[in-house]
Amino acid sequence: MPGRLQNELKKRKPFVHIEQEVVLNLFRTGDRLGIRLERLLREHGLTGAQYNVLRILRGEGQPLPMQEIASRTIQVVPGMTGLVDRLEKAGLVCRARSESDRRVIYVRITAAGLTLIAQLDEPLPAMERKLLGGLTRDEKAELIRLLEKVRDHLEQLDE
Amino acid sequence: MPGRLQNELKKRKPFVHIEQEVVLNLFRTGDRLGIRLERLLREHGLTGAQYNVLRILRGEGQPLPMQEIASRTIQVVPGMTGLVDRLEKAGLVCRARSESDRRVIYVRITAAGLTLIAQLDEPLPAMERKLLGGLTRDEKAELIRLLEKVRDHLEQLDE
DNA sequence: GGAAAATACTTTACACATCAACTATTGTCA
DNA sequence: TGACAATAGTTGATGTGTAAAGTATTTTCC
Repeated sequence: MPGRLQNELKKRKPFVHIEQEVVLNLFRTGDRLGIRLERLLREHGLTGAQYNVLRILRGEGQPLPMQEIASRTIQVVPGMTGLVDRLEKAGLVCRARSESDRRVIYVRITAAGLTLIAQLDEPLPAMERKLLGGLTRDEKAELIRLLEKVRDHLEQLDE
Repeated sequence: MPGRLQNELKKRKPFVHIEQEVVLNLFRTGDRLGIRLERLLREHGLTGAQYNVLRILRGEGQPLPMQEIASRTIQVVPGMTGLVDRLEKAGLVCRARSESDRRVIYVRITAAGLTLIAQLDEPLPAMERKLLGGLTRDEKAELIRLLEKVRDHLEQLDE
């Protein structure tokens, strides 16, 4: 049983390390899913990163500092600056400097931002269900468990 | 059992859809792994995308058209142009136009390119083993199976 | 009280990734 | 044959992600 990715990539030799196969499968599958989800978001004028920021702000229900937003996404702080710049220019969020600590900048979602992401509350989960339709519910749960276990171990490596 | 990602993202409400949890876990885990692998590659002056191209060319053993390389990576053709530009400028690959079909451009890995990626043949798999040390061999195999199943279903959606 | 460290954010530079539009070449077929 | 479609690759615009350096503000602590 040589594995499917191997054939897909037209590699000649079998994978020497199963770990490499895991990593490549992880990247490739994430990419394939991401492309389709980004496409849906783009129809509403948003990128994936922008949608994530708006969703986090809506979920929190109150303004959040730049760094707090960055820590909840895949992102590093420097990238957040430009991201919020674009969202602010589009009128979806606004900045406000903190009174107590003038280094901190709070980001707040605007009414226009709330309206925009509300339009995705139906189609986005529907798309996710469709994309993951190949797995049973048990398989989805098992996939989540395995991925969390990988990240748990990665965090241990940091300590 | 509320799930770990949920806590990690400091979300208030439980995930409504398990599919969303799968997608977020997939992105986040791939990102965490990618950051560490990219860091190792960068020590050798390469990015992940560049390393992939070199590895594909070495594995094939002969020059490949741009499009063929792109089809074996996560990449779209337009991005491949700039990527090969940079590799060529670094002296790691070279271009050659096909004789039979003058639209096609073949990319060949140079001796310098082979030397460079040979330096990663040891440390890269070692790093991958270390990063995935949290999973048993059976769990790695199961993770691969589930990810391949997701992609199989995605391909069916295209037909 | 004041120098030094820490923190929050921005700026800059570079490398991807995506899409749309463009050029050059080849294939189709009426 | 000759218009037209298809294909291979490039270019340009926009957005994202990383690292390194810079600025402003606050905290620490002697």
